[in-house]
Amino acid sequence: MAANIGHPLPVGPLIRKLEALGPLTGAAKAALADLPHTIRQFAPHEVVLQQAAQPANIYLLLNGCVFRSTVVIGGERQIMALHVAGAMLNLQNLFLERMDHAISALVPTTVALIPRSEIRKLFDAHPLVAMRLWHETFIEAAIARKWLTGVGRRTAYASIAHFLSEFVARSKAAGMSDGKTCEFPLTQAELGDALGLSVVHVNRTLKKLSRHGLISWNGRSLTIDDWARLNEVADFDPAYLEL
Amino acid sequence: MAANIGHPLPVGPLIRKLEALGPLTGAAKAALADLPHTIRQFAPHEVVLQQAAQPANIYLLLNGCVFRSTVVIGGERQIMALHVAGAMLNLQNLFLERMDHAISALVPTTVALIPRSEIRKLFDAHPLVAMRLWHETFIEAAIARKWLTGVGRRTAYASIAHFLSEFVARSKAAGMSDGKTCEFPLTQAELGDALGLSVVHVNRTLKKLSRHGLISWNGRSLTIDDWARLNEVADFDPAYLEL
DNA sequence: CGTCTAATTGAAGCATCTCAACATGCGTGG
DNA sequence: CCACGCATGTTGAGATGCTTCAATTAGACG
Repeated sequence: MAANIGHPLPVGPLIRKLEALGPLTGAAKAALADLPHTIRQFAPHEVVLQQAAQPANIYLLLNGCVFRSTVVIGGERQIMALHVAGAMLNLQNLFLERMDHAISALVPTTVALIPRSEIRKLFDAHPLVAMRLWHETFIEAAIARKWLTGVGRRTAYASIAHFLSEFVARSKAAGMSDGKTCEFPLTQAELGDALGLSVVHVNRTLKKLSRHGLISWNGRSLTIDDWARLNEVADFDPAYLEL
Repeated sequence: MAANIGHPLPVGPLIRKLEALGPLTGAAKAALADLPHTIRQFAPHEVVLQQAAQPANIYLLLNGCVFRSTVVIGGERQIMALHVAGAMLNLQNLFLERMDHAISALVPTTVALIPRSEIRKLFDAHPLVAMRLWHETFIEAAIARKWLTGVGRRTAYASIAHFLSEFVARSKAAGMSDGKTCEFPLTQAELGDALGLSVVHVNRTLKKLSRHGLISWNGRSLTIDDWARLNEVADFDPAYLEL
């Protein structure tokens, strides 16, 4: 892998995300942009990092959308998180050798590969950057807890309603939606994998949400027709997203 | 709150945990033991930190066992993690103001309350300690992902088998079990809350595991009678616990 | 135009839930 | 020391949410 020294890393989304948590020094931001790296593209459904991989690089999501998943014995899949531009996908590999799950692209996606040693150096020079990323780690943990609660303790109807609410809320925060309509890159099968449901039941439940006038789902785009009632059945409170 | 300056903090379990991940300097260990703190005791089922609390202190678990949970609309509860001695219970509150979940004691439990500012000072002076704790954060995230997979994609039979396997394995690692028998502090109702199952079904499934000769459950103590078969139905691989 | 993936629908089965009753053990007050 | 209350565990019966299997339709794309 040839490092792209001299081509600054497009760290816009990352820095926006980190500065939402607290200020960064100009030097820290410059150091981020100066990180040596390689750019890679992934097609929809392509695997970015395989389960049990031992990556030598940290992957920064520059563009697109990915999800985390594991495969269980029966071949079933559990999706555990979604990420958009600005996310460090495998910061854990600074400390842990192996991926305990896989990361896959949902849409055409661009990633920067940064050597682990460079990240460590940056953290030594700018501990504040490390703190902001640690902060981000805790927010992701909180989202994961919500996810777990949804899977374990909600009916399919409420679970799907919650997922859609959160997705549109996050799209809006990322400037990819007006808060009512947005592109929805998951298939019904993937939605089922995210929530622990069968495709068939996902389909029926979406129909029901649609029939009740809460959402519209035409192909790849999703519209929330009745935020108030959707939030009610979903028990959705956007506060925890820290948007 | 009066800080117990002069009474060293019993950091044995914490340091054992951190040094399992990599060495610490003597100065760092001394700084940990020198942290000002207050000791508090909790009875079984007592709430250590309430959901939505805004704690000014970081809670270090010195002794006992606690769990994390949230309450959903219907009054149902989802348990999301267990912790034993040496765990920093709310390190997230260095960055986030509110608890997004509750922490409760399972058994008689001792906790040290350490002012957030003191932890921050320690991190500034000993960045390596911060790195070890961050490392620990990622391990907990991996455990949470396993938990999620279990709730979403396993039958009750496999899910309970996995939970029991993990519990005994961790007890053994903490020196509280010989690997076959251990105290099991959860009620069947709590086990149900952890796995998203009703009490009734937990009971029946435990009976079935027992009838099949995999475990014995007499009141508060649990025995694994057939590790090989239990691991098989549980699809349990202790590697990810990093023990 | 044929092929592939995603969405849709029906029918039958089972895992799990709810409701309800009862048993067991333990702590506490009388 | 007994009696009571309360939390936990146990079991039965019936309801249902969700799954599986199977077949069909609708779009997307070379």
